[in-house]
Amino acid sequence: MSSAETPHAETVSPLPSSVDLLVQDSPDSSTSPKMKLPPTSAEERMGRKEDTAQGKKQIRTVFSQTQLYVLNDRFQRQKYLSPQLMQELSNILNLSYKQVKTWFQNQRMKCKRWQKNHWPKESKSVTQNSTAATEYPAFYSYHQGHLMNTSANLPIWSNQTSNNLNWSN
DNA sequence: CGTCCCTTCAAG
DNA sequence: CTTGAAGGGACG
Repeated sequence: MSSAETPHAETVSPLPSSVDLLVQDSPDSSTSPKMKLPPTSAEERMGRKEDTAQGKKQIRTVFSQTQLYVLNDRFQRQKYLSPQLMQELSNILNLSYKQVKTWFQNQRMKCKRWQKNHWPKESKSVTQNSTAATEYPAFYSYHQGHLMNTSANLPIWSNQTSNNLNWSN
């Protein structure tokens, strides 16, 4: 046990259909002939420290494209989400609240970082070096047609655009 | 409690 | 070497 994440257990989510979203991507370029990502999207296999070594070691969780897409989309419009929003997001994406919170935090830092490395260039050549090309905000770059037709599935943000702002704890 | 920030530590 | 999720401390 010992999961410190949401005490309410994962519960499989009360939403039956929200589990599968747009699982699809893949241009599969690069060296990966077959990417396993069948039914359940999400390849989050983590938190497994069993076997050898009881000393907790960190495990780099790698989120799936589906999860990243939703998270990114939200981040673009809102840097700060209310705790409730995060929780809903987490259960939709099948992540923990803590993970979502941490993810947002990391994105904010990343954002600040590129600003510091890009904007304050003081009008001087942009071509600094080949290296240091650090990623740019390559946000919405996936997808080619439509998506998010889940208006009927996700009652979360698909409601009115921006509605209340709950700042109360 | 959450956020900021650095740092750790694992994968590419 | 870089990316990126977490751990932990500091601050409100």
